[in-house]
Amino acid sequence: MSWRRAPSDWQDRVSLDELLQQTEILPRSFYERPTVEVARELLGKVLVHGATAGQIVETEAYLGEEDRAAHASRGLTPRTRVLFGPGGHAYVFFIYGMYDCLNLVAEPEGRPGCVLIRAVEPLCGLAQMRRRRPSARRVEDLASGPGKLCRALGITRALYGVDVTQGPLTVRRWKREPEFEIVVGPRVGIRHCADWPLRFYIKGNPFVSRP
DNA sequence: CAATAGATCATCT
DNA sequence: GATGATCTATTGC
Repeated sequence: MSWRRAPSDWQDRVSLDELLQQTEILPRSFYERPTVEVARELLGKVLVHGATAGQIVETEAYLGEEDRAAHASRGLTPRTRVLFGPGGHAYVFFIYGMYDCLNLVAEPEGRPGCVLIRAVEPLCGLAQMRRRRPSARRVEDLASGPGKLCRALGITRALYGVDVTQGPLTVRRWKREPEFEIVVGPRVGIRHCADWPLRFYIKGNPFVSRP
């Protein structure tokens, strides 16, 4: 499928029908584990929203009270409410007056923790993504960043709190899992706990926000 | 190339 | 009233 084609090709890697056939929705038990584990294992999984889909190639873990960079460290507020609920829900927040960022809630109910999706490799619905992000010059720029991917896939705060084991936003795993190496490094764009090794990405993947 | 300013608003001080 | 889990266009070397 995708990997046979050159990265700079604007064609869909796979049709939506094929994709849905070759993947299955991740169960809630996948999310209700330690956040770091979930962040690592979300790599190579597929995010589907409407007719657009992309493979997750870069993530960051945000923990609880001890992690000053995490929104949850300030406690339960209207915005962070979903972080304290059960895993497998979307935490979408608005930042810099302009962009939305998508996180997936990890850990069982009562304990906060989430995984920021930082980049996806577009798989299908490329034409629609391009329409939503006309400034992207290369396919590699379409969803290589938390704000970019939300715009490309049409993800907004309207999806705050939705259950990603049900739709309309879902995360799926390939029935035949791909193999790759994982690179670990410090998280991007934060002040507190800036050197914690909580960023993960697929080694050599050209759709990562910054290698 | 690298550095920087501007866009723009929910959230918290 | 300041800040921020960003992106883009523009400026300057």
